[in-house]
Amino acid sequence: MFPQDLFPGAPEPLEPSTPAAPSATPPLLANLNPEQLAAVTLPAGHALILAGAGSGKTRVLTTRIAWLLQNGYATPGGILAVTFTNKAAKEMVARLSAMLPVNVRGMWIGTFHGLCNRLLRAHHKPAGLPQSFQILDTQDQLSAVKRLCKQHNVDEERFPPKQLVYFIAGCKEEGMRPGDVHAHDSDGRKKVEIYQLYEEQCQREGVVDFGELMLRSYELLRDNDAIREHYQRRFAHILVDEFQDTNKLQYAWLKQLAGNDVGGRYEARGSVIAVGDDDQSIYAFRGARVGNMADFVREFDVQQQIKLEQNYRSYSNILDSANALISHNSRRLGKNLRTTQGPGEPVRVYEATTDLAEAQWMVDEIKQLVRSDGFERKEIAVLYRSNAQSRVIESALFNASVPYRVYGGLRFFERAEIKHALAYLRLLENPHDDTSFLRVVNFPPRGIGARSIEVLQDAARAAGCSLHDGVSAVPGKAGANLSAFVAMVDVLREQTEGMNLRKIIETMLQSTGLVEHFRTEKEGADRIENLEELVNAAESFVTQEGFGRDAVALPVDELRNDRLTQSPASQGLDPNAPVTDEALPAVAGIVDADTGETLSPLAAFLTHAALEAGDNQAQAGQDAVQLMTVHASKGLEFDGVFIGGMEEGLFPHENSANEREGLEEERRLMYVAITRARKRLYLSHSQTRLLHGQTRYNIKSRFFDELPESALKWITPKQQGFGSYAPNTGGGNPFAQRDRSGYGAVRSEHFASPPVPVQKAAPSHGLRVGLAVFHTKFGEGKVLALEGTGDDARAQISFPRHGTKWLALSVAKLTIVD
DNA sequence: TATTTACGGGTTTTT
DNA sequence: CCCGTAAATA
Repeated sequence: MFPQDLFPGAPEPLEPSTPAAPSATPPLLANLNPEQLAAVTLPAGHALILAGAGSGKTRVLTTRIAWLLQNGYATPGGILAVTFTNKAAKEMVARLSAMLPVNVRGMWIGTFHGLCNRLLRAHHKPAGLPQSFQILDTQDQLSAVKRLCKQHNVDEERFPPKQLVYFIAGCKEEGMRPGDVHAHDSDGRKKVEIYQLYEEQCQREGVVDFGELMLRSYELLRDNDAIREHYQRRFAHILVDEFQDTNKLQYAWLKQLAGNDVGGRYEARGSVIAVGDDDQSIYAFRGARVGNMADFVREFDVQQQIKLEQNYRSYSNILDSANALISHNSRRLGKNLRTTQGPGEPVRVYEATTDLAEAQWMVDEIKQLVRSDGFERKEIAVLYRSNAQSRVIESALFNASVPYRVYGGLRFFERAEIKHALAYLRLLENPHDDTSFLRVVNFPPRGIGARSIEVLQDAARAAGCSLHDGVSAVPGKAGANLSAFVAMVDVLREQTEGMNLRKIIETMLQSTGLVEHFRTEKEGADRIENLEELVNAAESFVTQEGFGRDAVALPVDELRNDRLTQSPASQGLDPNAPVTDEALPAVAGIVDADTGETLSPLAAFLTHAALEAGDNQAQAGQDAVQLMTVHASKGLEFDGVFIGGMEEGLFPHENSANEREGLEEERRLMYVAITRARKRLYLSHSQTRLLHGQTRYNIKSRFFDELPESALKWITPKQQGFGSYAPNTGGGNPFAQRDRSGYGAVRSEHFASPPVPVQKAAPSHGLRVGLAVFHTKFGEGKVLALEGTGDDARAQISFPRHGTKWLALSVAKLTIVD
């Protein structure tokens, strides 16, 4: 089929000479639904694809690329596909190469940061960076800021380094350099000043943080016409995944690649296809702007919008629940998932008395799912809003001997021993990387204490040089120790010259004494194992990961052809010259545009380690129940899903519940969680929960009120009079008392009484659990529990502002709110 | 320098 | 309550 057949009124087809369709049905397009087909075969031009959960988004993206290539509408070199995670990028590459025999190397498929890194390596000179600049991860960034604060006597009480890191990252995400930030007060000015100092420090040391990768390459494109135009010409087809998660800077970066803003008029060169789902935008807290979707439609004058609403994942009870919930959000782009599958099982809802009981119930259900219903354990996920919730669930699973796996936590390249090893390797590449220097100068211990380091830092600062170069200025024994360290690293650098990566790392591990040090340590065995794993990681990076292959496979001549410097004429940058595959830079390997040289294997590996911190899931492969936060579950799917802790204050989280924006993001989060489930969905909440060492009394989440009762099945024994109120059928005030009839089984023997006092019969004060009350000091609240009679009567009341309190009714001034 | 104690902070997080 | 970091001590 041709695009124009699908869209009679659509713009011009890609090329006037669109070839006739092959006689046989193109296998590429087989089994696509009409919307997917339309998206895959969109004519040239900008388009927005609203892709609902489970609608085959990745398939559409990859098929689109394959279709473009197969029909000659694009060359591999003309494609830029950008994602947020390495996982998504890898999946795209894998699926693409399964679809057609294509030179994946020639395409720019990667994460925003990965592609930025590539741009900056290729054009490090105009970008103002050394060719082997190192990348700071968040840990490194924090220690760099701490070091800066100490050096400039910044009061760390008033300006917590963590907050400064947050501030700096936030500025960069907004595209702001220190000069662009408007400070309102003296504290603000101080922060900007520190930002400035931090930038200078990074520049001096030849390091960039994640934000800098984005911002620096954005500026490179913005300020360098030749480079920008080259890439604009080159990337005729730009595809962006998870567009709802882009921040301001990422969108600006895309605009630089897509075309020029000429006096308010926007001249786009390539065609941009943005794929996203505003209902799954859950990263506003870290700068993502859903508004980029609307901006994109406006600024790019998007004519084509396609909604993928056919869901291939879940039964309709699950989907209906998701649709009903998300319909409570305002300002949506509008989308409703549908499925051809039947209703399936109802969504099961459970009310536990304690978090412990909730976890135990989950374990019991999981065991039954596995035993009686044929679910695989790895197809069952337990999702929670915050990591703190995993503990109880873990221990319940552990005690029941159910294998489980927790996502999150330290990733491979973030482990301390690995960071130490990497720091040594970085010093081989760049001796002036002070962050790395400080990390290992006394690790393993070699008699260089805080005192010596202080002296060295003063000396280096006075001389305006790096710590490495400042060592000679330190007198005495301290100086000797420091010199010995520097000499060791310098000798190692010479020694490893010309070695292959594996050998470099092995030599380093030996001569720095890292392995030896852990051999004598109590829990050193694991660490040594990890260091051995580092050697393996390096080995497989060289052989498969693409570096070696890309760097070697391309003839040097080809590289020279597309060298790119600031003199466009001599570099084949004539804007009118045809862009062919041959004229394109080798992209998968990192190539210096000036010299055509590729990055050294070590430098490439260090980049890899910084940009891809590795898997953070333990013991992969085992058939284990999956535990993770709702955020971490995005993009995944499971046969059975448990969402625990569905309580006010937890989900929606108390910190988000105040503003509407926050609450709507929580709702989207819940939407994401629900749509993970294929067959079976369980929701649960607990009356009490141990949090921060205190028992908290929570009422159930308002989100229950936003789910269709027809899709739910309450499997909890009815708990008379405590912490529970019925879900209503409409919207309205969730704190209002409601009709409790019509659902819930009779109290079951299986369950102990709630651990908190249950309301006695015929109270004289007129309060009931669930009633909304007003307190002169604490404002409006909700009655959670009651106990005692007469003058001893007390009520536990949850106030949105002041938390949960027990109040003596004879004293407290309470009125019942209707 | 290594070990102990005190303290603070505790949504969500990829790169 | 439970973690990681920072100061305090042997």
